Amino acid sequence: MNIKDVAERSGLPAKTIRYYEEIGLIRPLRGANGYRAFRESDLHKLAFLGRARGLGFTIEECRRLLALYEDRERASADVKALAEKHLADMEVKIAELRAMQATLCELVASCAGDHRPDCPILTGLAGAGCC
Amino acid sequence: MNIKDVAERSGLPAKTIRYYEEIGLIRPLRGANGYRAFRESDLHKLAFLGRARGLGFTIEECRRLLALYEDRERASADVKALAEKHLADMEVKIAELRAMQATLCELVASCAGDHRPDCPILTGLAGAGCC
DNA sequence: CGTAATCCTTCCAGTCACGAGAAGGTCAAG
DNA sequence: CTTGACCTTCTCGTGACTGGAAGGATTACG
Repeated sequence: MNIKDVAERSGLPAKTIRYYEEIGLIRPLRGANGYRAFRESDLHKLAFLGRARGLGFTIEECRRLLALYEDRERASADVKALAEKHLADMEVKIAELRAMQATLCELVASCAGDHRPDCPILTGLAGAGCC
Repeated sequence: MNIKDVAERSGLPAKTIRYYEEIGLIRPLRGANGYRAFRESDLHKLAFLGRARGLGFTIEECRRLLALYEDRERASADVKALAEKHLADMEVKIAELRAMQATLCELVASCAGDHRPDCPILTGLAGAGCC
């Protein structure tokens, strides 16, 4: 398989696939013409990577997941720990976003949003001193 | 004021302040020795920027907010529109994170997490085809 | 057989918002 | 006069790609 085929079948852009090879996530063979020659196993790995990335795992987490995936002796506890760590990270990010959202939401609510220049959003950002 | 003073009083690292000057968000004066000489107005802008960034606005959004802040003829509607756009962006991001979280949460729940190699998280990532 | 379109390759630069660290100038205290 | 704390500019690195250029390979068509 050439890169365009795996790109279509894995759903990843060709650029991304080249990048994944560059950083050592996959190691496709090479044909006599220099073209990458992907095996089914490469395609599986790429699909795996696509899904892991889609769930928000970082590249380095994906690397570890892939290593566990290939290790027939792995303990599922290791995988679970990684996933739970990631869940916790997401929880933190969501909480941060919600906090920002709540603050900004209040400011927006108190802003008339008309042609006049008075704007509680700007004064809020300028002073933070509420009350 | 030298950079360390504004850094302390604005809560921003000195590096960040230099960066903000480089990209034109602030324009502090310069002393004869080449040191930046910050006015109170620079300090105010930096504090403003710090809070806007803290609410998740991008640098370019901050630039526009700062322009509106300095424009005594602004319409509060413009500010509100910007803020509402940002609120919508955050909403999208939160939704994405929650979707990932939900999916991963299910996988984690179905994983025994023991010493055995069988792991629904990995098979989920590998196949996506559930059922 | 020629050629045009579509592949493929590598390499370089850019993104965003800084942070790390180096090399060197300036200033205040002892 | 030296020490230490400041300040300056400079370059490089981050994460995870994306865009584009320059050039070679293959395939389709006439």
